[in-house]
Amino acid sequence: MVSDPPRPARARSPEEKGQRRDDILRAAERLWAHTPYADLSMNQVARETKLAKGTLYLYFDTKEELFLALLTEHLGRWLEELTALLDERGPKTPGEVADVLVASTRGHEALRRLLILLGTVLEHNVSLELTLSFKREVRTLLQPVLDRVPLPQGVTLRLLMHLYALSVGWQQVTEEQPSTGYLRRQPELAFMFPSFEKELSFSLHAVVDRLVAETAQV
Amino acid sequence: MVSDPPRPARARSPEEKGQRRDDILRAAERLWAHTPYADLSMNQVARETKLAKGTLYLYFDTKEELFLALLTEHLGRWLEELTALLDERGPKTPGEVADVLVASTRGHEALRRLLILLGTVLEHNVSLELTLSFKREVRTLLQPVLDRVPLPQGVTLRLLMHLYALSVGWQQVTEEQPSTGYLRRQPELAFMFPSFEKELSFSLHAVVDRLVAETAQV
Amino acid sequence: MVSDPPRPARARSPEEKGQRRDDILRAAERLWAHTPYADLSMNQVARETKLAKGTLYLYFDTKEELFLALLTEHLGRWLEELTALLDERGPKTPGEVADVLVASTRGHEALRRLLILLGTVLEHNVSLELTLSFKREVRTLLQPVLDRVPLPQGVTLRLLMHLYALSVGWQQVTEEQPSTGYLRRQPELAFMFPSFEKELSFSLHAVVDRLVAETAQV
Amino acid sequence: MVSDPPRPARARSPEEKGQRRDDILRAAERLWAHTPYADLSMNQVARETKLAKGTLYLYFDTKEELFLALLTEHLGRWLEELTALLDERGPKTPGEVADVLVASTRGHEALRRLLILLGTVLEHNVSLELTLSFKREVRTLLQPVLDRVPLPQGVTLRLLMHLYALSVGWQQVTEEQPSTGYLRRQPELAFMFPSFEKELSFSLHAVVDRLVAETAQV
DNA sequence: CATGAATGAGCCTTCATTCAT
DNA sequence: AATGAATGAAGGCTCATTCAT
Repeated sequence: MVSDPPRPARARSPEEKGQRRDDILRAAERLWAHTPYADLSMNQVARETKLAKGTLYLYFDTKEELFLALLTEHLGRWLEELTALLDERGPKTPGEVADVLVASTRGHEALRRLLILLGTVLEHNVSLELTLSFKREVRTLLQPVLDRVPLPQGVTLRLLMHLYALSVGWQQVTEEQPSTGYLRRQPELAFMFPSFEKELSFSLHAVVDRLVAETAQV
Repeated sequence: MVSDPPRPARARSPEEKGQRRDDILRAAERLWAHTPYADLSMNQVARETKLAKGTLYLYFDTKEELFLALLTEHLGRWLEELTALLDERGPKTPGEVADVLVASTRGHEALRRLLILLGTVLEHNVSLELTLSFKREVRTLLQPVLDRVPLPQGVTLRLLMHLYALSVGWQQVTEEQPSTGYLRRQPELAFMFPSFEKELSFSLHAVVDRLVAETAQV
Repeated sequence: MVSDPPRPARARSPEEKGQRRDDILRAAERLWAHTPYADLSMNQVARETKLAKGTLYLYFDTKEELFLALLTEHLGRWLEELTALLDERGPKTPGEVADVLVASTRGHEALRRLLILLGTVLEHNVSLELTLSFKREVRTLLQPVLDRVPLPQGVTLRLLMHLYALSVGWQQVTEEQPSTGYLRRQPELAFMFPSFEKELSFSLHAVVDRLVAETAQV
Repeated sequence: MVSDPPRPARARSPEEKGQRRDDILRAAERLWAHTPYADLSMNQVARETKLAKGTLYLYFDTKEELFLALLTEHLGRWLEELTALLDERGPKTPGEVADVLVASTRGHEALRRLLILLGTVLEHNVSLELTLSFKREVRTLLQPVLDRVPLPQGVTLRLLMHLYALSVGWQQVTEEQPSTGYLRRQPELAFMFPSFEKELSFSLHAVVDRLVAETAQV
């Protein structure tokens, strides 16, 4: 029996409140790892956080907002990792940049699934204001990456959008179904089960090459 | 007073039953054109078809199955168009093939949105059997295309999977939100609103080129 | 142990549906007799009717609509009684009319409490259309009474509005509180606990007299 | 930048505590002017008072108590005005008294709406003790009026109860609904929209006359 | 005295699906 | 085959009140 992690009874200071908010996001994250959005109720999140349902709404106005915050977080974390990777590997050629980008997506399936949500569900019960501020924040978070990629900023932005589309697209295509094991083993259907990373890498390199070719040309 | 479209009170013969099934799909299609899946109830479909709710369940076991059938249909239609286009234009170079593929996606937003559903919602409340038969059917539908693309069959299959991922990915990224007008006009956010067809074309050509290069190399 | 009253499993014919609707209204009525609106949940109504919660919403779009329907019913019943009373007693003098009106209010506390609701809660979650049709229906229901009161129609309508205001007013003032017994027995507070019928009668006669005097004068 | 109105950080002396209590009542009053009871949350009152939610409960045990206090206040103010009016106009005839009473109701819609609450909501979550003390206080507040009306005290008390019932009744009947504009303009429904003051005056005069007649008779 | 985070029962309503007719 | 009334679990969310700080 594991005792509950110590947590102040009431989050009083801004730090504690941030911590509480974080607790909620962590709980949502744990559930999100293996539960589709529609099956994931605020009730569950509350139980997982060991908070009352109403308390959730002290920190997030709606379910959508909660998940938008989760997305923002994951996006931030990924961009941090990407930045670190760029610093570490100091990619000089476009191909190296592509490699780094692909490498950075590892272990971020949760993020990819959240990105799918973004277009599908989020931004529906969310105010225009929040959408705007989300997009602005994303733009800000992108800057360190832009500063480190040895390509013109506009090109890098376009490249990142391609990465976004490709990640989401390949995520959808390769998404693990409850019991696809049997299907996978049918030879004539094998082509329907590509490897996420392999194909992402393939297409991203293709895009980078073309982007570079086009840039050079101009 | 307009009389209802002639329809047998009861569908007895297989033809009539097929017709009834088709009526339902047509109704679902009309609604799907401007309604997200979550907002689209079986009740609405029933009303639109002018059938009772229960009747729907004589033709489709679940809501998911209905939409899976709709997806199959759209897929079929698109592949027909693509086949016709391939016959008509007789593309010889890979670049021409890419052009034809891109062209074939025009007017098929509904299909793209259904493909997003496929990974997100469909195949959840659907039996393994049905999933299998769906995938097999897709494989079959693909054959005429494979026969017409001047590339090795395996390469074409892979290319089609790339097209799938790219369509879905760019669809998500460029999906029109209720009121993105304002956001779109923010210059620093402009990069977030690319054109579906332009970017799809760009990345598909890139992928085709690379696919060809790799194939040649081997 | 009382066996459940026989009720068709499904209300199929219009009559049965009317019956089912009636069942719900009867249940709501029973609860309403001793429960304030705010404490009376749709859940309770469902339990009392022995129907599922969702079923209620097949017959009434909102809680408010249900109670508006209940009010309409009670109003109808009261007006029927009033009509019968007018026929029976054939009041000739205004004073006799007042007596009949007062007599007609006996046993209609539920109606009075519903009328209080009307201004307070109902007509809030109710469409303008429904409000309009409610008011029109009331106007229609009034006609038999207008036809039987030996006063000009305009005067009778005004009189009925006075009856409305007086009933509601005295209802509020004399409303039985959970445990007012003790208070009632304080002599210096006795004036705060008048008798509904006595005071209603008093003021209604006063109003009738004045109405007649004014009418004669013109 | 506007500095907050000066208010001690903590109310220590009885005066300060009375002041704090008053602040809360003022805030509730402002909100009450245009918000129905059900839509008026303690949260709003707290925000409007610029106090924390919990602080409200140091001064009032429940929401109902708060509004009962507000009612007491309004009642007190109205009775002061009425007293002043009685002094000023020195009404001699019962008709003049009625005129003064009607005149005194002007600008007191908030009070009338609170009186409706009294029967409907208040006195529910309120202790018997508080109810008793409220009623006693009302009795006390009434005395100055009783001393100035040229009628036997018992008659005046009864008259005041009639005024209470009539005010509440006509308030309910004439209460302005969100968008009754359209309904009001339907000629056959016009009788449903009488004027508060006109009808109150009419019925109060009627009652006064009868009260006098009855008194004389005895 | 003041705070405001936390509570949690409870609200109304929705909707895919079932099944008696 | 067709109907549509009935189901009932589940949903997101509110808010008066409490209590640790």
